[in-house]
Amino acid sequence: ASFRIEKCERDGLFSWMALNDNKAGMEGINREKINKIILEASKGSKFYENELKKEQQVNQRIEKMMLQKAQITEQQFRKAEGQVEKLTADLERGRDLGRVVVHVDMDAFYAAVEMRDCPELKDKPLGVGSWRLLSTSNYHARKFGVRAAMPTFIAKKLCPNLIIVPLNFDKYRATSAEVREIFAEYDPNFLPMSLDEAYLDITDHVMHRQSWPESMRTYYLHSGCSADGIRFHNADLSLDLFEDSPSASPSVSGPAGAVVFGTCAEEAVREMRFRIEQKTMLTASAGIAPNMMLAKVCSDKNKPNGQYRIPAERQAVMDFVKNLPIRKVPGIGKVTEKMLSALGIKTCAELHQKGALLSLLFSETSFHHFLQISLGLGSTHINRDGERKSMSTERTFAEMSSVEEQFRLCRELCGDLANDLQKEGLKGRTVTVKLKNVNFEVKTRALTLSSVVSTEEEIFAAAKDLLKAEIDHMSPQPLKLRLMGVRVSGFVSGDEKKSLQKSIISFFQSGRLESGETSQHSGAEELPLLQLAGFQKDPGVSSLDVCPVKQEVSKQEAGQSEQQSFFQKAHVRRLRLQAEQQESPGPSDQAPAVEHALLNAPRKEYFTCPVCFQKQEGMDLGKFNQHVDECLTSVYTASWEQDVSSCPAQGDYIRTEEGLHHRQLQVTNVDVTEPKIGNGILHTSMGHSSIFAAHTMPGLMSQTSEGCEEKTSRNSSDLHKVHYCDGGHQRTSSSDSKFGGVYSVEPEGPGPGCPALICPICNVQQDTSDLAIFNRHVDICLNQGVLQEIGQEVVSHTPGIPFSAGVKCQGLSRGAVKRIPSVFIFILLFIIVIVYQLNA
DNA sequence: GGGGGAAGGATTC
DNA sequence: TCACGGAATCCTTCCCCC
Repeated sequence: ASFRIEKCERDGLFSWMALNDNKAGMEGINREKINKIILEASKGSKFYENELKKEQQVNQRIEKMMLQKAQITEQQFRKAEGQVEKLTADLERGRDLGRVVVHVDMDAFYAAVEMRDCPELKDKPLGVGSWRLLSTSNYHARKFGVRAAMPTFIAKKLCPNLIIVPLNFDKYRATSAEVREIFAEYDPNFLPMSLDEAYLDITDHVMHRQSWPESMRTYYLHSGCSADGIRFHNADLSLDLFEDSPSASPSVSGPAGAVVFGTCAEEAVREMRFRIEQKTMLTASAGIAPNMMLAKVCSDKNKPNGQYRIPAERQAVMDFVKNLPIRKVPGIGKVTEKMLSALGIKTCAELHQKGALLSLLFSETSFHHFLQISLGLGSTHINRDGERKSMSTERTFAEMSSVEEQFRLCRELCGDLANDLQKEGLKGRTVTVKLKNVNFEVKTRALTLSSVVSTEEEIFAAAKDLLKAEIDHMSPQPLKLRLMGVRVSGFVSGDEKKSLQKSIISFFQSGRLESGETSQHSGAEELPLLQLAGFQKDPGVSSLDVCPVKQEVSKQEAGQSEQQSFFQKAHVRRLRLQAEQQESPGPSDQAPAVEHALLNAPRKEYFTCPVCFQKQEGMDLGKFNQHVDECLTSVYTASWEQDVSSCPAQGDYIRTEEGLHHRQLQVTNVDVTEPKIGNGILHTSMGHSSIFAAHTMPGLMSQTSEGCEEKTSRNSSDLHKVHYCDGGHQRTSSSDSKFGGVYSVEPEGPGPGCPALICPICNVQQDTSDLAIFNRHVDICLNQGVLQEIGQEVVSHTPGIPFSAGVKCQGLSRGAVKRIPSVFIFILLFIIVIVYQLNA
C-alpha cells in the first residue's frame, strides 16, 4: 500500500483526495499546504485505501471512454453533430424565460445559529458536528481549509484552535421555521430543500408588487434580543445586505430606520433577506434566475450575505453560462467532473462545443442533461408535489463482527424505520439492507415483497434474511461491519392504497414474501392451503426460526391486524408444536441461538375469532378452536334456515369490528357434521354487484371470462396477473394477488336484480339461475383445483432447513378431500367475512 | 426487445 | 479522542423473464 501511495504521490494523483474547495469562503486559501496535511492525516487508513480504489475505478471508466472515443468514425461524428444541432434547436424553442425563480440559502447555517446564540464564538474558527465528523464550519474555519463533511481529526490538524460545537437540531429547526414563514409570504408554495435552503417562484409576487404602495414595501430596522438574552441592534448586521448592489440599494430613512424596498425582483429578494436577518439575526444568500438550475448557481455567486441575478434574456443566460465551471453546476460531482475533464471540458461553453462527442460517449439521459446545462436551461416549474420514494435509517459504529449484535442492530433499525414509516402512514414493498464493511466497501441487498410492509416485524422478516444471506456468504469469515442501514421503498400510491384495501387477496398476503426469497431461505414454500387460509408467513419467522416466535400485537392496528393476528398466532402455535416434535435442528452455524433469543421478545397474546370477531383472551389453542367451532355451527345453522333458491337480498346482518352491518351472508349446502371442501359456495350480495373471492392455486389453470387462459405455475411470482370483470369490461391488471382476483359482476343475466352466476373458479358464466345447480358446478371446479394441487407435494422444504410450518399432503384421494378439516370451511367463511368487512 | 428487480454508484445537503 | 455521516434521489448496468 505504501508503495502505491508513493507512486500516486509521484504521479500527482492526489486530486481525488484533495480538499474540495468548491465552497463559499474557501477562496484564496493555501491549497497546497492544506492538501498536504489532509494527505498525511489520511494516508494508510482503510478509508484512504478505499478512496484510492474508487479513484482507480473511475480511471478505468475514463480509459474505457477514451477507447470508445478513439473508435468514433468521422461519419458517426458528423451524424451526431446533426442530432445535437437539432436537439439544441428543440431545446431553444422550449426555453422559458418567463418565471422568476429564487434559490435562498442560509449562510453556514448551523454554525451561524451557534454563533448567534453564543457571541463569544463569533470571531473564532468553529466546526459544528461530532468528534467524528463535522457537519459544517464557519467562515473563519474555512480559511484553514475546514469544511463540511470533514473528519474532525483532520479539521483539528488543519486548525488546532478549532472549536467543536455539537449539533442541536431542535434549534436549527426552530430557526428554519421562522425563515420559512417569511418564504411563504413571497411564495406560499415554496419548495424547501433542507433546513437552510429553498426554492421560490416569486413571479406572481413581483407582478402584484408592482402596484403596491410604498408602505407595503417598508420595513424597519429594530433592536432585538438574542436567544441568550444579549441585546443587539440589527442595523449593524444589515449593512452588508446593501453592499453588493449599491445602485439598487433601498433607502434607509427616518429616526426609526425605515427601509423602503423597490418593486423589482431583486428588491423583493433583498427585502426577503432583510426580513430574515431582522427576524433571525442570520444572513442568507440568494440567486435569482429564470430557472432552478441557474438560481442555485447564482445563490453561491455572492455568498455570504449576497445575491445575484441573471436577467431574463437569452444572451444574459448564455453569457453567464459561458465561463461557468461545470463543477459549479448542481449534479456534477467529482466523478463527472473528472470524466468530462478527460475530454477537455471544464466550462459549460466547452460542454456545448463537445456536444456531439458527449452524445456518442454518454447515455442519452446524461447527454441531454449536459446539453441543457450548456444552454443554461433548467426546470422552470418548482415541483412541490413530489412524493417520497423511500425512507431509510442507517447507523455507523465501531467494528461489529458479532452476529448476535448484528441481528439486534438490524431489528433496532427496522423498529426505528417502522416508527418513521408509520408516522407518515407509508407502506413499501421493497426492503433494502445496506452494509458497509470495515474496509468501507458498501453493499446493498434488496428484496421486493408481494405485499407492502410497514411494521417492525414485517421489515425485519425481510431484512434479517438479507443480512443472513450476507453473513452466510462471508462464512466462515465473520462479517465485519462499520455501518448498517435499512430502507423501505416502493411505496403504494393513493390509488394503489385504495385497491389494496379492496383486495382481500393482498390482505391475506400481507407479510408474505415473494418468490425471490426462496433463494434466501426464507420459507416461502409454505403450504398453499395455509396461505389460502391466511396462514401467512409470520413476518417474524423465517426458515431459520425453528423456535417458536411470538407475535407482537400492535394496539394501533385495528381491524385487519386483529384478524391477521389469529392466523399468525395459529401459525406460530403450529411452528411451536412442530418444533417440539422435531429434533431441534439448531440455528445455522453462525446464526443463532442469539437470533432466536432476539426474536423471542415477550409479547402479549390473544386470539381474535374470525367468525364473531370477539377477542378471546386466556385461551389455549384447543379452547380457541372449540370456540370457533361453536361460532361456525351457529352461522351454518342460521344459514340453513334461509331460502337458498331466492336471489340474494339485502337485509341480513353481519357482525364486524364496527358492529352489525346490513349485509347478507349466505352459506348453502354445508354439511355441518362433516365439513367438506368445495361443498359450499358462499354468496355475497353488495347491492348491485356480487363479489366472489376466487383463488387460483398453483398448478391450476384459471380461465378468464373471455375464455383466455392464464397459466399459473408453481412459481408464485408467476401469479401476478389477475383477470377481473369491471362493468362488463374485462381488464388485466398486475396485482399483488397470488391467489386470483376479486370478481365483480354486474346484475345482468338470469333474472332482474339478480347477479349473473359466474363461477369464481373457472370464471365462466353459468346458464342457470338455480343456485343449487350453480353450487354443484363450483364444487366440481373447486375440487378439481384442490385435487390437482394437493395431489402434488404442496410443501417443499428448503434443504437442510426444516420449516416447521410444513405439512405434507401427498396423494390424497377424493375421499380424503372430504375429510379435510374444518379449517377449510372456516377459511372460506373467513374470506367472505373479510369481503363483507372491506366493502362495508 | 422491453420491463422490472437488484446492485452499485454519483450526487446533494 | 488514532479517526471519514445520514438521508434521499436518480442513474447505470446487469440479469431474468416474458
